[in-house]
Amino acid sequence: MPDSLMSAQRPIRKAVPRTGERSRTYAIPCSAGFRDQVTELAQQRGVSIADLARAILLTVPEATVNAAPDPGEPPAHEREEVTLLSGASKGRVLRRKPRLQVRLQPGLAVVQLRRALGLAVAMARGDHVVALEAPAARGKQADRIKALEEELERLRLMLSAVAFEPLKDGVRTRMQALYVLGFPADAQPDARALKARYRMLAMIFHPDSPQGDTLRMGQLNAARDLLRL
DNA sequence: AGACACCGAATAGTGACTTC
DNA sequence: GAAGTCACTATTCGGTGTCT
Repeated sequence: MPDSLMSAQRPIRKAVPRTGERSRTYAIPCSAGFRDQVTELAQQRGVSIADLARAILLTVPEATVNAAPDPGEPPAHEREEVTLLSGASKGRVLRRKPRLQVRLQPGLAVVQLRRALGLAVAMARGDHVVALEAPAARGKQADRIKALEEELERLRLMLSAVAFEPLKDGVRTRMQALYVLGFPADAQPDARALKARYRMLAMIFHPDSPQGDTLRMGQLNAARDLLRL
């Protein structure tokens, strides 16, 4: 499909604020077959060819893009004729390589773009599944998550072991208030120690916390009121 | 409604290569 | 070496969507 026919169905575009860097046009030499596949995919998805390339470059690790097969330059015999429609050279016929033309941020390589588009086509066909992160990194992260989950479970167990057992009839006496705050029945903690203990336990049992417990929080508050903290 | 931003297509300009 | 061809990049153009 020559360039002149490629404006038939324009995809819907959104205005995106400028990033400060002017985009540039990339002419990507490729076989006509590959160009048609890419164009068809873009039309199917309702995006531009530049969007396809951008999506791959943003989501797929660079190493994966670089390792993807290059769809390659067009074969030597494959050339298309383009007639200049205006300007000083109006009517002049150019024989040139079939190509895709996209406008993207500067600093990209044509081969990189062709590989990215090839990857997009392969992924759309289901021929290629891309891991968004390198397997090694993914494995490491999974190990870390597992270790953290185990640690969290240990902490939960420890907490449940040391947390006070809620009183059946609530907090009515000073002794019960001391029990709820984790002091021995005969302890004589001063107001400062009592306040500090209340705050620490409230932080743990507050309903908004991950270990929140309304019953225990209610009894903590009752103990605070009874001891007039 | 008009300004703005983006897009792909079209074209100009230029340099490398080929042919005579 | 001059002229022609080819292929590339840069720029321009017209169309379209978004924002104010």
